[in-house]
Amino acid sequence: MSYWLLKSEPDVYSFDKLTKEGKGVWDGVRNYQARNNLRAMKEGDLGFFYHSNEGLEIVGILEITKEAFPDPTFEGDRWSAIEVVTYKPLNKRISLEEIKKTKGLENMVLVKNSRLSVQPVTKAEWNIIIEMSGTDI
DNA sequence: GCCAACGTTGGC
DNA sequence: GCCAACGTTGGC
Repeated sequence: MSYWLLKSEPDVYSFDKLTKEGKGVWDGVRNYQARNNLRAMKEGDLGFFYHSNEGLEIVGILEITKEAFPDPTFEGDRWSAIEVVTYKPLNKRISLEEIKKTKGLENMVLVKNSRLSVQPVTKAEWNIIIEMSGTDI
């Protein structure tokens, strides 16, 4: 079981939208590092849904329901997509600002490499954020 | 809206 | 295969 963090601009695709639609295809990733992370995901893995540009906070949890397949928005198999569903929203959203201030989270990829749109989260980081957010898994 | 950080492209 | 030029992302 691995943990992830996926970023989206809420203008383009928000956690609310995913929740309304039930499930979503995470496509359009055009970065190799991010793609490799998509390909490493297993069905049943959980990920944080982070709003970039606006909000700058983790808003909820999603679950990977289908492992990597060729990105339908691209001809060929160079890029990959996955399928996700809303797992549950966080009771309390966790902002980037808080993350930067929290011991144990200062080395998160989100902080160290803010441009990577699909990134791994360690179990320790995951647990801290879940705890802070007061969310029951 | 600016700009730093990073990735990609293409000429040599 | 190097690296300058350019494009994109995302925090501020």
